[in-house]
Amino acid sequence: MFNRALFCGILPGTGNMADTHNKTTERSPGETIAPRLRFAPSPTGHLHVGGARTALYNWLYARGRGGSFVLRIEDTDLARSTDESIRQIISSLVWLGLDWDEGPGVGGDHGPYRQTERMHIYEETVKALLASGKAYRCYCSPDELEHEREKARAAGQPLVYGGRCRALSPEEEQSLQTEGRDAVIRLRTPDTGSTIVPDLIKGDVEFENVNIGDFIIVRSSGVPTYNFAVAVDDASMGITHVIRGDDHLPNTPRQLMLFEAMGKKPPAYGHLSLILGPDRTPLSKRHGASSIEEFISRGYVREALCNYLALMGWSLDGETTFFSMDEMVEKFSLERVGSTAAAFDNDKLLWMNGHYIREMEENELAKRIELFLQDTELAALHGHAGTPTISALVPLVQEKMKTLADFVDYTDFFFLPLVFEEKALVKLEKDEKAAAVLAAAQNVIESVEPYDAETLDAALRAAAERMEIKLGKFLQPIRIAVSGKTITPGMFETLAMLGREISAARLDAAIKLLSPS
RNA sequence: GCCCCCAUCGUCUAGUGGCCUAGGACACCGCCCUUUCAAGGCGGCGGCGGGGAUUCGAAUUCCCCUGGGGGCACCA
Repeated sequence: MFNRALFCGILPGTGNMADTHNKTTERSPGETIAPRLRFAPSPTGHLHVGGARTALYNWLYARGRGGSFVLRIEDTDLARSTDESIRQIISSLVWLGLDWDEGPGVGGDHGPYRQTERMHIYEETVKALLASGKAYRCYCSPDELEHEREKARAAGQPLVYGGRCRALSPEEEQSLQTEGRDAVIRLRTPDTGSTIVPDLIKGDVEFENVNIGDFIIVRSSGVPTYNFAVAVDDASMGITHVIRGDDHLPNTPRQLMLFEAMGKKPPAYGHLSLILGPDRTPLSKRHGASSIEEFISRGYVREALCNYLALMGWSLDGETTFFSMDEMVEKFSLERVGSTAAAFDNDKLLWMNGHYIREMEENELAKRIELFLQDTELAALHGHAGTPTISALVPLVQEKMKTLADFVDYTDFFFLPLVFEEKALVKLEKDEKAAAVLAAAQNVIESVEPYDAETLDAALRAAAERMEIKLGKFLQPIRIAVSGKTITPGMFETLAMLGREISAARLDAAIKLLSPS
């Protein structure tokens, strides 16, 4: 596990690194403790691929080492957080198969798991920090702060708080208060030296303390800021490993300072490089699907998404491509996580999705399709009024499908009125032999006995041979006539599934369509 | 402006000083198979950002540059 020595002496001379009071992190020499990981999304939108990958890595690490996976909702941004987001994030996590041991819906010993419900814990910590002088009230207005930043920018200085309110006398505080000024609470941080973040993925990263400054831990509204809430929660929840996005790396020294001030041992950190769009610019809406919900609605399966996401930054050996969830759990390690930002490649995901669909048990695939079609108009049509069921159709299209949505494109003509695709119609009309082929096919279909794929196969092949037309060319007009498309499942299976009556009727309609009248 | 991270085929990556004339996968291009489309098989195209330094030897170590990304909020 992680090296305790790494965490000592981060802020020389600013107090002891006291042991945490949490039982789960106490251990005797040589004994390893069960890791506690967490995923802590802020509910300000959907779960995106980046967040999903972060959640996955935390989950894999916890599951692979007999640890716990905690879900915590970071909703201290009151203006942007919504319950709807929480609902969506949770449903995406459930869909991905990333279950949590503690958190919303399941409870746990370290709750509550929503930061807005943990205010009393933050208040208590602030009180202690204030009492010990490790934190202080600051009365500077946002305007004053902004001017300060502008000046610093002009002077080429780091944009940090100058410390005006750092050493206010009780009288000065009193007078600022009577002036009606609001106060925020800042952490007193070292002016000199540096803070080293021992990162499991990037190695030691050093930050000069002068570039950090006394940062705000409690807003004038009394709501704690992100950095503060995170540190308090990670400490009180006994989190041992924090795996999160690269964007948090500059926050980490601040959180380390907070742990120091609280006298708690910080977790080990691992920062993942961000996922970029296909053009290597930051992933955004204009890149198409980026939320898990979108991938679900486009017919992706969880196995493919998890597998693909796992490989966005992690590899076992550079050769192995497919991993079941169990294999990922078994093989995943932070040592094998790379530090280069990965660009999202839709083609590869699509290919992988097709792979998992092909590998799936027919019954399972049928279930997935059913679920996917839920609440669509098509759902009601399957298996009714003589139309084939999803399970009956699966064997015909499984090999071709790349997404669950493809099922619809390949099979809708089985239960919807025939509609010709423009391209197909043109092709049919341009084929001089189409009329003759259709007539021959009509003959076969009406007479063949029994009416099944195998018999149709033999009979149609024979007909093609008689007419001296290559099978592929012979079948194409028939394909278009019965499906309206140029691409369908195997022709014999399709005709069999469609039934003699409908096949004959559609052939008939096509023949009439072609005959000059 | 200041701070930090990153840098191997178009993309995801393997590679931790000689096993590298740099390996695999997606995509792309051929060919094969074939009932259309897929799938599958075989083959091909294609890369260590640039410059120094260390070394007998560098994709691998160090420095500089360049490029990309992140952060510097009473956002998370």
